[in-house]
Amino acid sequence: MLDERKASILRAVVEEYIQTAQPVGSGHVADAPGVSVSSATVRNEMAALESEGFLAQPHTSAGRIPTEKGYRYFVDALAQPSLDRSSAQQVRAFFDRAHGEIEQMLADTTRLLTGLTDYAAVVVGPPHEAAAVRSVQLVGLAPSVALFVAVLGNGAVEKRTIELGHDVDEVVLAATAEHLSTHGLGQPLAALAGSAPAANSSVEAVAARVRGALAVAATDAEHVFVNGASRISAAFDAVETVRSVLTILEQQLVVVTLLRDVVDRGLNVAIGSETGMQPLADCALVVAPYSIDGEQVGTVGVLGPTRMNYPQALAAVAVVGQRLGRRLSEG
Amino acid sequence: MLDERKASILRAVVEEYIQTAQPVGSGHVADAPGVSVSSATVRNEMAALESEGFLAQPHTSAGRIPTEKGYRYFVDALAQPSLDRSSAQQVRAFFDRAHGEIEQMLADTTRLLTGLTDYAAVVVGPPHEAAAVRSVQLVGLAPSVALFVAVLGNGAVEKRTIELGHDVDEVVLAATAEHLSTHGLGQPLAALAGSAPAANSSVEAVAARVRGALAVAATDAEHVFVNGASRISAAFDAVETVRSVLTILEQQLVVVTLLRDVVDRGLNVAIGSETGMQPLADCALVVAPYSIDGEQVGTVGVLGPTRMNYPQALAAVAVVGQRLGRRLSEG
DNA sequence: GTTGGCACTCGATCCTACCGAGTGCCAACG
DNA sequence: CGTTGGCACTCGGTAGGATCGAGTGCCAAC
Repeated sequence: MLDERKASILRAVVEEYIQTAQPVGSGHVADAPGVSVSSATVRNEMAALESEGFLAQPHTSAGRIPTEKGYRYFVDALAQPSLDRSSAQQVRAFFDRAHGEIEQMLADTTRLLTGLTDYAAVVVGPPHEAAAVRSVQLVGLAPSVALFVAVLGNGAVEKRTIELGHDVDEVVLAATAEHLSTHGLGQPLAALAGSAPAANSSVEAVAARVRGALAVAATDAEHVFVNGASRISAAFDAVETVRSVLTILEQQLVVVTLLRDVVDRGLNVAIGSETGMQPLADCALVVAPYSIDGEQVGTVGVLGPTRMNYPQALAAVAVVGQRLGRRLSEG
Repeated sequence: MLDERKASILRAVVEEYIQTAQPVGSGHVADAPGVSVSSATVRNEMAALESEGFLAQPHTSAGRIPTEKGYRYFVDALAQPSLDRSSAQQVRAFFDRAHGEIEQMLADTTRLLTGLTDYAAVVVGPPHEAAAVRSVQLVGLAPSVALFVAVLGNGAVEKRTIELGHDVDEVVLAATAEHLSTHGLGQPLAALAGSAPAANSSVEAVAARVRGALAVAATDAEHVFVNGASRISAAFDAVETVRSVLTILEQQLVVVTLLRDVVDRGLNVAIGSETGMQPLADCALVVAPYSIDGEQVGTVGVLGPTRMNYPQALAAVAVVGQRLGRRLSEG
C-alpha cells in the first residue's frame, strides 16, 4: 500500500511521536535511521502521506502526527512485537512462581502487565458456566438461608445465597446437594439450572430454588480484573480525558464487552474510534486471547494512549496471554 | 476554643471554599448567613484566625482558605452530619433490596457510597479468619492437586489450592475433610491451622499441607473494595496529584492499613497529613466502622479532597456503615 | 468595639512583539 | 526527472508590559 520510502518515513514519525508526544518535523525524520533522503524530500513525502490520510498537521507550520490510519498501518505493516530481555525474564519468573487461586493469579497477571508496559491492564477470566462442576454443596447459614457452593474444574468456586422461603433441615439440604451432584457433576454449571426434578418433594423444593438462583445470576458471570488505572493519568494531561477513561475502566461489564468486541472482530489492536467508545478516542487497546486446552476462554489486554509503544505492548500481551493459557491448562 | 463570631466566620469560609474552591474574601463572608458584621470586622477576625493557624492566604491580597487545622475545627465543632432526603431514601432502598453474596453486597456498597458522595469509596470487609467455619471440603482438581474450600458463617467462602506433592485418592481427601470438619466446625478458620493431627498417616499428610496453606495465606486475608476512583480526577486538576492518589488506591494493603490506622486512632475523619500518607496531603478520608452482632468487623469510608463536603460525607458514611452492619448481622 | 473609607498588593487576563520550528515552493543539480 | 538546498512564509509558544479587580491592612470616625 505504501512504497518503502513512505513506509519508513511513516515509521519514523510514529516512533518519534510515541517517544516525544510532539509533532514531528521533516528534519527529525531525515535524521532518523532508515531514512536516507533530505528533509526536503521528506517534506514532499509527508505532504503526500497527509493527503492520503496517514498523517495530520495540528496546524500549518507544525510537524506531523500520525492519524488513526497511520497508527493502523504502523501496527499492521511496520511494528514487529519485541520484548526486551528483562521483561521476558520477568514474565518467565512470574509464571514459574505463579500458583494458588485462579482469581489471585489473574489479578496478579494484570499487575504483571502494568509492570511490563506501564499501561492499564485488563484480564478477562474464563467464564464459570463453561467449566465442569467438580463438587456441589449446600450449607445452611440460617434456618431459611443456605449457601450453594460449586467447585469447578479450573479451581474456581461459584456460590449463590439461596433464600429458602421457610426453614429447611440440614438433612434436606444434604439430600438436595446429593441430588444435584448426581445430575450435575462433570457438566457445566449451566446444566444444573435445567437438571431433572427430584422425586422427594421437599428436596425438589430446595432444588428448584437453586436452579432459580443459578438462572438469575448467570448473567454477571464474567470475571474481569483491572489494574494500573493510575497509569492513565500519566498518559494524558487533560484531566477530563483521564476522568472519562477511568469511568470506563470502572464499569466491568463495559470493559468485558469492549474486549470481547475487539477479539470477535479478529483484531489484536483497537485504535481510537475503532474501540467504538467515544471516551476512548485517544486510547488504544492491545489484546490477546488465551486458551485453555486449545479453547479460547479469556483475554488479556492493555489500554493506553493511541501513541502507545505498540511493539512492546503487542509482545507483552502476546507472551503473557500465551503463558497464562499454558499455565491454566496445566491446572 | 473559638468565640462564636470567629467560629461562624470560619464556618462561612469553609463552606464557601468547599463550594467554590476559590479563596474566600471578607466580603463574601460578611454576606453569609450567620455572619452579621461588616466586612471590615470580618477582615480583622480573619487576620486573627490566620495568625492562630485556622486560615491561610495563598498570597497577600487574596482571600483565605482553610488550613488542616481549620478543617479539623470545622469537622469537630461546626459540622453536623446531614443527609438530604433523597440520599436517605437511596440508602434505605439499597439495603432493602440488598441480598446475595457478601462480596457482591460489599462491592455494591462502595457504588452506593460513590453515588451518594461523588467521592471514591472504600469498604473493608469482615476478616475471614474470625468467622466460624460451617463447612470444610477438599475437592480434587488433578491427581496431586486439591482445592480446600471452607464455607464461613457469614456466607464467605475461603479457598486454597493445595499442592499435595504426590497423587492422593479422593477417598483420602474426603477422609481428611472429615477429619478437619470434626475438629474445625464452629471455630474460626485460624483454629484449623493449629488443629490436632490425624491418626491415619496418609490423611495426616494431606491435613498437614492444608494447615500449611492456611498459615501461609492468612496474611492476605483482608478484603477491600474500592470504587469511584475516577471521582479523584474530578476533584483535582493537577494531574500529578491524581496519579499519586490513584496509585495509593490501587494498593489494597495500603488502603486497608490506612483505614485501620484511622479507626484505631479513634477518628472518623483524617484530614491531609493526618492520613500519614504524603500523596494524600490534599485529601481527606471520612470513615465509619460497622459492626456485626456488636463487634466491629469492618470499615466503610470515602476519600475526597480536603475541601470535601464533610457534613454530607459524615452522614453518608455513618448511615451506610450502620445499615450495612445491621444487614450483615441479620445474616 | 465596629464600621466605612482608602491606598495598596498582586494574581489573572489580555495584548503585543518576537522567536523559531516547520512548511511549501522553486530553482538548480546529477 | 527525482532529489536537494535555499528561501519566504506561517503560526503556536513564550516573554514582557499594561490593566483590572478582588481583596487586604490600616485608620479615622461613629
